[in-house]
Order: sequence, then structure tokens, then C-alpha cells
Amino acid sequence: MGYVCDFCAEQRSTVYCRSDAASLCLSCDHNVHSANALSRRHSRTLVCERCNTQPAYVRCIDERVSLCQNCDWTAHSGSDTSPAHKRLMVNSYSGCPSAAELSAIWSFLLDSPSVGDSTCEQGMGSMSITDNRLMDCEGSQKKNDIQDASVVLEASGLNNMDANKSTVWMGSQVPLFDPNLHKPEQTAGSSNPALPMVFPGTKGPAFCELDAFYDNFKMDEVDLDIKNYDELFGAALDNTEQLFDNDEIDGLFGTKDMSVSNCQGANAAEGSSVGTLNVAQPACSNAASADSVISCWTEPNLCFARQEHSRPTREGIAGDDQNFVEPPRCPLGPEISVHSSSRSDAVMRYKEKKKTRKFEKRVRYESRKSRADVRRRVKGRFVKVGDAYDYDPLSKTRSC
DNA sequence: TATGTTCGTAGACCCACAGTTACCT
DNA sequence: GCAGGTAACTGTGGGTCTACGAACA
Repeated sequence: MGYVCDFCAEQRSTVYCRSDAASLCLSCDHNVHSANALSRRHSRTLVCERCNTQPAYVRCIDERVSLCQNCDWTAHSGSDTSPAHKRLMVNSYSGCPSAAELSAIWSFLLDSPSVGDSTCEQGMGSMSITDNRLMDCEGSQKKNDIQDASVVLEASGLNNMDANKSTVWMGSQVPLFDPNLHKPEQTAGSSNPALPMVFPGTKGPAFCELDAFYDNFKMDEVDLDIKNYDELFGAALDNTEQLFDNDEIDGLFGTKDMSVSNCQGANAAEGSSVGTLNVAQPACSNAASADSVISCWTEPNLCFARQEHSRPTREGIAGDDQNFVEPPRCPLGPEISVHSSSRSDAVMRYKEKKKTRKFEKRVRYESRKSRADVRRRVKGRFVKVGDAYDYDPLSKTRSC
């Protein structure tokens, strides 16, 4: 990873894809992420213009650079003057946005001197993404690939939003979640309250990411009941368990009153608030930026895949696996305003999955199983060889 | 609000019999 | 101690039955 696109190795990298862990130029970004429905779900954001290896999550207005949290901390926590810099959350996007939509998402780039002469601008211009294509993305996968819609929603949300008014802050404390913004009716300028909220610095409309989250959360492979998380993950997820324990579904989808204040309470032991996440230096030094923390939730594979191999105790997080990012205690806060239809779909999928879930039954003797599989039965009971039967597993027929 | 009925779900049970285990000679 | 014989026990899957809780009148 570096200054050049990881894909073509020619153009300057402009955006960062967490799912691919790659920095791409806009042209390659389009080519790569328009390949299929899954790749369109990848959430991308600007690449940090300082280290060029991490996804940017803030835009320093004064310095006109996009920074990852690490570089942001380095730049704005040390000196006396830089903390006063105005910064904007860098929005991420997914789907196949047009150049105009990208401009809307990152409006601050338009007045950036580094853009006009960069491949970024050229990339935007060279992108052959049309609005029709975008609509195709939406239309053809209206149900299955709702994240494509995030491009439209996110951009429209921003169009209606005064960027400077939305989330400008100063100092080293980064308000990832503004409790005032969590209210569903306050979608930061959105005229449609039904639209999912757009949270600067997080990934698009909450429900899109959550949908993927829910999908990945169905861990039939390990036969997980959510209530078993505590057993499996121990104290590392103790607070997370609080979110889920009351009611698996409602806990997951936030229909219970999971207010920000509750989350803060759950995080009290951690010594950091959620409403204004204190970006502690250790987290930065550990490469566990708030941005990556968010991606941890929105990209569950990243987290749980690791958890499959190692129990994520706090010690383990800090020591054994430096790359492991502990799931945040309550980043679901703003995202609990999941669209009702999305929620019902998710609930339906969950119930369906739960219904068909096979509680792991270990077959100790394969020979017995294979024999039982071919044994004839009467009303489910085994019968002697030669006796009348009503069910033959081999022929799937009934003799009487 | 209390009671009775209906419905859905989860879990126990049954069957034959090959393989395993424990015990005896 | 080793080998062989015997009895008791185990564990397989699909259908059925029963208990229980939720929903409704």
C-alpha cells in the first residue's frame, strides 16, 4: 500500500476499501466495485493523505488534508494551535456513485488544491458511471443489495446538509456520535424521516451496514446462540452481551430502548464515553482507530473470524493479537434506527435461520449413523429386517 | 382481570441392531 | 497374562406423543 493504486499500480490512490484492504484510484475503484453485488457493498472512503495506508476519517479544513485517526491524533493532539483546526468527518460510500455524487459526498475536495491536478479529479471525470447505472444497481437488487441505495441516500443526505454545519468540531476529542443526531427525526437535514440517518465518519445509512451485519451474525457454523456470547467470549463482550441478552432480536435491532445514555452507562467501566468517544492515544498507537472500530462492527467477519481462532480477552487484544480490534461497546447507538422493513426482513431471516438451525449433534459412530440412515421404519421406529415398514429411507417410499 | 380454549414449539420417547465394553472361563 | 465367549450397554434417525407457553375469545 502506498501512494499508488494497489490495483493498477499507476494512478495515485484516492480511496481506501476496508473490505479489500486496498488503496485504489477512482477508476479502479469503480472497475473493482462494480463487478458484482457483493463488491458493490464494500464501503470505501478517502485514503489518508498523510500515511497513505489507512482510511481517512476526518478532513482537516485548515490543512486541507484527509487524515486517518492516527495521523489526526498526531497532527491535532500535540501542538497548541492545531487542535483548533476545523475538521469534518469523512463520509464513506458504497455502490457505484457517479462523479457528481462523489463530489457531493466529499464536497470539501472541490476546494482542495490537491484535487484539481490529481488523478482524483481525473478519475472522477473519467468514471463512466452514469446515473442510470446507479439506478440499475438499485433497481435490479432492490431487496438483496439495498446497500447500493446507500449511495443515493448518503449523497442526498449530504446534499441537504450543510457540511460545515453538520459535524465540525475542534480539539482532539472526536464526537463520533452526537446524541442529538441519534434521534430518528433529526436526520441532519434530511427531509424524509424515513430515510436512514447518515452519520459522518461511519458508513452510510445504518441499515445497510447492519443488514450485512445481521447476515454475518447468523453463526450457524459455530452454532452460536447469542446468549452464549458471554461463555464464548467472556468478559471481552460483557457489555455487548448486555445489549443482546434481553432479547436477541430486539437487542440486535435496537427496538428496545438502547439510548445513548444506556450505552454510556455500559461503557462506564471502560472509562470512555460514547457520546463523545475519547480517542485515546493507546488506541491509536495500537492501530485501533475509531474508524477501524466502526469497521469492526460493520465488517463483522473481521472481528468474529479472529474470535474463532482466539478468545478475545482484553489481554489478548492488547498483547497477542495487535491487530485485533475489540468490538466497541455501543456503536450501535446511532444505527438502531434501522428501517422498519429492513428490520422485519432481518427478523424474518433470523427466525428462518433459527428454525432450520441444527443444534449440533455429534455423531460419534458413523457406522451406526449410516446403518440408521438406511434402516426401515414404522412410524419412525426401527423395524426388524423383513417386517412390514411404512418408510424406507433408501426408496423414500412407504409400503403401506 | 380471570378463565378456558386453541395453537405452536421443544423435547422425550420408541424402535432394531451393529458395535463397544465389561466380565467370566 | 492372554485369548475366546457372552451379556449388557450404546447410539443411530424419523415419527409420535406430551408438556408448556403464548395468543385469543
